Amino acid sequence: MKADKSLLSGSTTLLVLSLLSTGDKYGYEMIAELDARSDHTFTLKEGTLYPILHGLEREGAVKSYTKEADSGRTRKYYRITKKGLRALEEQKKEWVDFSQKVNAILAGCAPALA
Amino acid sequence: MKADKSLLSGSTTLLVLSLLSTGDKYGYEMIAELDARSDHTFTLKEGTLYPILHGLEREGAVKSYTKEADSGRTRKYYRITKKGLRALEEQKKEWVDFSQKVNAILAGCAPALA
DNA sequence: TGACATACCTAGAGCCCCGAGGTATATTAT
DNA sequence: ATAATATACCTCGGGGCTCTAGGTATGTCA
Repeated sequence: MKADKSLLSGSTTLLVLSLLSTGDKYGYEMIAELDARSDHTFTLKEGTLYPILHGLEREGAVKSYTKEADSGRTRKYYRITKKGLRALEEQKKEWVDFSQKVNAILAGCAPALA
Repeated sequence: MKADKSLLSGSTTLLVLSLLSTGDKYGYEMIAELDARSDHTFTLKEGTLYPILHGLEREGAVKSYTKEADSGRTRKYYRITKKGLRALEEQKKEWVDFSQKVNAILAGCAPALA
């Protein structure tokens, strides 16, 4: 399976990088945004997201900084790096390729039963 | 993530059921066919496929029978059941929903860097 | 007859996501 | 005032899925 393996579970990473490509965000915000924009299909758990963000930072795909909100609460924002943008483009290509191939296989299967 | 979880890794099951919906096949054959029809993107390993087939049979989604090939070699064929066809339709719907939502998120992200 | 392809199988490792729990602060309700 | 809730971060361990690696057996070809 190779690259697709990292796509299947990596689809989470793909989605996170995609979100960050439109602007800096903090963890809790990403969870809410993904949930809303996917109509409650991608409801990432904190136990999933935070380790992913830490991993992305370790790889240099994102950089984090803390900022105080108006409320006084401290948040940890993530910004996507050039390396992260390149990874995003790469993973987007892989996703498109993967999904098209799944669809091709499905198209060849028997039609829906009545 | 719920249903999507079973989609991500479950895409393999979806592909297998899809193959079987067009006719009975044996394990080795499915691996070769998936590999060919996906242009070497879905190169399932035997250690992946056989446990899946056993699981599908346990669930009643497929039934197996042995048949001797012209070569004299004995093969284990799998036939999809009505229950399997229903599962296929269900998983197809989930896949379509999932992929459309991923695409929707991706469409909202920043355009490719030059 | 030895090498290779076919054809099946399983056990264990690894990876990814989630559940569950922990900490801390701001807001809201009582 | 204070209790409950929402926000916001974190980590550990379990479970599920795939692969690696190994095994067995038979047919084909050199």
